[in-house]
Amino acid sequence: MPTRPRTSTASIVAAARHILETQGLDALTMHAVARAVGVRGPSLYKRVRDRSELMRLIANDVFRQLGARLDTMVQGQTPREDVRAIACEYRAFAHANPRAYALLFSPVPEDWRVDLEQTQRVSALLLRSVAQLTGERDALPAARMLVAWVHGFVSMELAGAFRLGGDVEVAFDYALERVTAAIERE
Amino acid sequence: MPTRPRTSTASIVAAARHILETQGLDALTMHAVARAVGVRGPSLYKRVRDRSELMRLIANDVFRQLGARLDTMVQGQTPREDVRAIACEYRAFAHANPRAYALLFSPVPEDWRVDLEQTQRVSALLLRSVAQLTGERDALPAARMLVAWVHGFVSMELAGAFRLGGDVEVAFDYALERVTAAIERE
DNA sequence: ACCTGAACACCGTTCAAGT
DNA sequence: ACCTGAACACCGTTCAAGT
Repeated sequence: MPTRPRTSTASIVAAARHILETQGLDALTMHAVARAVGVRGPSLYKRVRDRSELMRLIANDVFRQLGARLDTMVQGQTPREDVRAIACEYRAFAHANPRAYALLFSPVPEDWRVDLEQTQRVSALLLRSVAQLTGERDALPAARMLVAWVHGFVSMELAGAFRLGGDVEVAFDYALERVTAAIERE
Repeated sequence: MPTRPRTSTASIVAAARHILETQGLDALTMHAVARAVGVRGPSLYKRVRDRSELMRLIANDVFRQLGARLDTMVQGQTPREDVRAIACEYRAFAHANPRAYALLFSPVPEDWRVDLEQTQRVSALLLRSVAQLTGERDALPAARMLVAWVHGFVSMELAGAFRLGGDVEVAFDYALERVTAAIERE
C-alpha cells in the first residue's frame, strides 16, 4: 500500500551538513542523520545508496553554494577588483563552512568527488575574470595559481597551521596583492 | 613475570603509514596495524593511547621526514634557487606520500595535530631562505604566501581538482616563477 | 511505496587471565 | 611486563515484515 514519504534527499543532505558543521565528521553517523530528519537509520537507504554517496552529495551541495556566492561577486568592477572580490568571498565562505569546505579537496576518500559539471561552472567563472587580466593564453595557469593560493591559505588557516604568531590578515592582504599583481604582469 | 616486547612504537607507526599509503584511510584499522607488526589488536594499546594518538604520531612522522628532506635542499645556491628547490622538493614529497601528506592539513580531526616543535623547525628553515629575498620585515607573510600556494597546488593536484585539461606541469612552473618573483619584488 | 525492528559483520576499546 | 581471547558498545548495511 502506498505511503507518503516522510523525508527527502534534500533535507537529508541539509541535516547531514548541519551535523557535520556543528559536531564534526565523527558525529556524522547514519543514525544521527536519520534522527535529525525524523526517521530511523535504515530508511535513509531509500534515498541514498550508502554513506559515501551521502558524503558526495554534501560535497556537491557545498560546492554549488560556493559557486553561487562567487557568482554574485562578479559585478561591473575592474577585472582586478573582481578577482580580489572572488578571493575574499572564497575565504569568507570557507570560514563560514569550515568542515564542509574541508571535504572538497580531501583526497582521503576517492568516491565522494564533486560533479564535473559543478567544477566547470565555477572554473568558467574564475577563468573569465582572470582572462581579463592575462589574456586567454595564460588564463588557465593564472587561474590555477590564484585558486591554489586561496585554497592553500584557507586550508592552512582552518587547520590551524599558521602557528608563528604574526597577523594572518596582514599575510592574506600581502599575498592577495602580490598574486593579483603577478597575474596581470606582462 | 617480565616478558620481552614483541613490537615498538616506531614499527607500529611505520606499519600504519604503509597501510595508509597503500590501502587508504579506511583500511587503517587497529587490527590491520596489529597484524602487520605481528601482534593482536589489544596489544597496541600498550604503546598508543588510542587511534587518534596513532594518527597524530603518523602526522608527526610525515612532517619530520618532510622537514628533513627540505633541509637537504638548502645548499649554497642563490636564495632564489633555494626557494625554488624547496618548493619542488615539497611537491615531490607530497606526490610520493599523498595520503600521509593529506593528513597534515586535514582539519577534520582536532587532536592529531603535528607537534609545535616540528612545525617551528620547518618554518625556521623556510623563513631563513625567504628572508634573504625579502628582508626580515616581510619574511613571515612572504613565507606564508609561498607555502600556502605550494600546499594548495599539491593539495588540489592530489585531490584531482585540476580537471580542465591543460598541462599541470606548465601551471606549476608558471606559478612558481611568479610567486618567487613576487616575493623578491621591492 | 515507504518505514521499521531485528540481525550481521566490523571496528575501537577494555579487562581479566595467562606467561 | 607484555600479550591474548572474550566481551561491550557502536556503526554501516540488509532484509523480511508491517502499513
